[in-house]
Amino acid sequence: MSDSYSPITIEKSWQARWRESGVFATRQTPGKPRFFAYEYPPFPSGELHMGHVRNYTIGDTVTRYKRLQGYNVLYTQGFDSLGLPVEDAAIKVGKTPAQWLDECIEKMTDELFGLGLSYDAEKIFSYHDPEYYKWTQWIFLKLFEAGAIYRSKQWSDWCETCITALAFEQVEDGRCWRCKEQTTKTQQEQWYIDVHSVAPELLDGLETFDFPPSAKVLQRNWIGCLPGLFVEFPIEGSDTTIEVFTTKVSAIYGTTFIGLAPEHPDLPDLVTGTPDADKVLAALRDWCTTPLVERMKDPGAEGIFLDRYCTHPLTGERIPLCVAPYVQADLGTGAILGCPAHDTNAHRFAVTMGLPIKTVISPGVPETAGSDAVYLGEGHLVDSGCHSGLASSEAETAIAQDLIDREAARKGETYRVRDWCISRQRYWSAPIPIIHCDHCGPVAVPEADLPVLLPTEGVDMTRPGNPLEHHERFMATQCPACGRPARREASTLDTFVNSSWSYMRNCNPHYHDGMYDPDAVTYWVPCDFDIGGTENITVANFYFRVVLKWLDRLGLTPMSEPFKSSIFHGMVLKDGRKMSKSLGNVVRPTDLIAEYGVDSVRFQSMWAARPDSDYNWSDEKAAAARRFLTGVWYGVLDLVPVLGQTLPNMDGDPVMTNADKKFANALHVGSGKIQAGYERIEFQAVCNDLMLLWDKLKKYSDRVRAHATRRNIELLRRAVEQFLIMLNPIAPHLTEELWGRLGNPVMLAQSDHWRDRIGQDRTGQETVGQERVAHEH
RNA sequence: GCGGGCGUGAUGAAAUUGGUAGACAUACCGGACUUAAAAUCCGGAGGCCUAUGCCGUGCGGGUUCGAGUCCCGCCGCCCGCACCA
Repeated sequence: MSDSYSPITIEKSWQARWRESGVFATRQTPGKPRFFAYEYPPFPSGELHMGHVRNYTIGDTVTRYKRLQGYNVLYTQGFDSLGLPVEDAAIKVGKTPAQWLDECIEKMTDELFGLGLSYDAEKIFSYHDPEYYKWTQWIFLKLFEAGAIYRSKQWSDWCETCITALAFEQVEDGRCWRCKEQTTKTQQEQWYIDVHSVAPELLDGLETFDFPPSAKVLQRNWIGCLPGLFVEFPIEGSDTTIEVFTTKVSAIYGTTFIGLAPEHPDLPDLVTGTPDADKVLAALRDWCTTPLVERMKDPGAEGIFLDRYCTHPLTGERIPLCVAPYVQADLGTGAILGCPAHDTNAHRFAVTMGLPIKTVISPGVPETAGSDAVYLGEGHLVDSGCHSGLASSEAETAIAQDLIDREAARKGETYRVRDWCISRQRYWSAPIPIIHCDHCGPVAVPEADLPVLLPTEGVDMTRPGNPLEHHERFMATQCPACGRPARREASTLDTFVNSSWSYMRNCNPHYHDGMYDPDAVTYWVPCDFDIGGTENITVANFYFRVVLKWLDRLGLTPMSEPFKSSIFHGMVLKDGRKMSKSLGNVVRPTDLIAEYGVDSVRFQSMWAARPDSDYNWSDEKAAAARRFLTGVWYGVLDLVPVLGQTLPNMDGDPVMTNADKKFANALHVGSGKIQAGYERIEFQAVCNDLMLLWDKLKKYSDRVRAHATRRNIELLRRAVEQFLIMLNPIAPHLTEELWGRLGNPVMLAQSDHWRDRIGQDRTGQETVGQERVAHEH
């Protein structure tokens, strides 16, 4: 091999050697700490983008560092090959998803390994493999049996363009997360995962793992626990009640109406028989189909008097029932206490509807008392029967107790989070394993009949709507309960259901006797480290947790949180803007690799910014990275003969000159800083410190060249080797090659050289995540 | 409105955790080598000033022998949630 630096030659050769030698095969050897790094799966578009390069280089760097530290590492990948994005991409090029995927996954796999990623190739799998989605369906059945999955005709978000239902979280500002078109709402049978019931665990669990503070807060707000009181209002002329939820019961004497969400399930009954029933129902329909964001734009919008009344549980007053469009069905009970004097929305609504406004909490300041303004603060109660005069904070507990004693109320909390709508009226995902029978209703597919295969032949994708519905061979079946002819459920699972348990499958994707290999999962999960973009870390992570909370409750998993530690990476920008085809500023990783070599691209990606901040792609910086690595290449090669010489052991050798001592110290301090940088996932600092150390190393090597002694050659050799070990996680190919040229027989990828030659990480058995938690407190 | 993050050169950013602010790098300027350019190497550089010096980590206070770092109060930017019962 020639001595000029040719990244492509070196990189291809080392990638092949790593693969052939199987150094990245997962090991569960006893007596070693473990490290499982999870990366959110790539959508198999067939071509990497800069975001992938950044994401996966971070993951790879971490795992290579951990291997060098003597950890058993699990690092592999699964392809997110089911779901709407794949189906749409295939339609665009006029292929079936299956045809399209074959090519793309192959190409994508090559590109991933081309980045030098140290994946365990044997463990790579795809979500559209029936061996995988069989178990996704199995999870569905388990949750269905337990009541965690239910079918409901409640109003759900709907995208006309994608022709499918959407989860609440997949609607962004009234628009579909995929096509960005305005969404609407429909009332069709859809499948839901009960998130409400596991909300307390989801909230508590947040405290147990290391998560970026912003993401933690986001999920906490998202779950949104509101403690309060459920109060029953008896309906006049009926033996039923309306239940409202309130967080401010101290204002209950100021109730002048009860506001019902247009979706409120009792409304049809309340309206039936009234003269305007048809008109009212039409109006309700109108509100129900409008996306929530639209409806909430004007909370003071006119509602409807129902001409029905309920009775105030404390005063016995007649309180009118109204439909208030600003009231949300999924929050609390979908019915609210209308206290216009002490609630902004109720006030606006009361003004529009001409309802009375009754002040019951007085701030005790004369000029504000009696004014028309809404008073939201504390004060003392007025006009509140036997509770008048109490401070509002005292009244909160006193009135609650009073109502509870009268059996008119119960304490509780409501969660802002919505149950997760998981059914999609689209073709390319795991079919929901349910059979609809005219006699038995929806019946679970027996476990033995799994997987319910997604047909890949005879699918007509040109017709609008769900192609599965028109696929007779798929649809026609028998009822597992009564044996009569029946129809399959044509909806498929939301893409996040597919990925929700992928990290368990990563441990052993070839396991046949269950959804996961229990030995492997007990050993590896929860994952020590998880890296993704912001959406992964917030949205996907949340869904993963929901599914796991249920599996844990059902005793199906040995853990209750998927990850010990998550971090997110920023975006890669070009000229300060997001890379996009429409702006024409897309930088293609394959071009960069051809120009600079993988190691330089990796180095530049890690060096450009700390992982969590955005950075601007810059050619100058890539060139600088290349220059640095080129310098290392020639620098180390030049030293090979120097380090290889054997000098006689001369008694006259000074023990250690000042220069030796100074350099030895610089090496020690530098290594410590570099190690700390790796531990804290601050790779930018690692790169800077590596460059600094290299500079010192080069200067010292000139000194050694001028006056070589056994001792300083020994020190220099140690320094060069340490330097290569420390640079290895970021620039693995170059360092392997140089390491070999120095005569080291055992590959860098093959052994725990770091622990051997430099020292153990300060945290010992602890993981990165735990260390970060420890720093926080 | 609520919550979270962040403010240091032209730029990405360092600062041994309270001890010489701006390491290292990019861009920039100058020099060397070249017929020339590129590459490479060497040197310069926070601001003000002729200079001794003075001022400098968003702004204003405070604690301290000493503050980018700790405390209080403002200002500005980014992100998330939202008329939440």
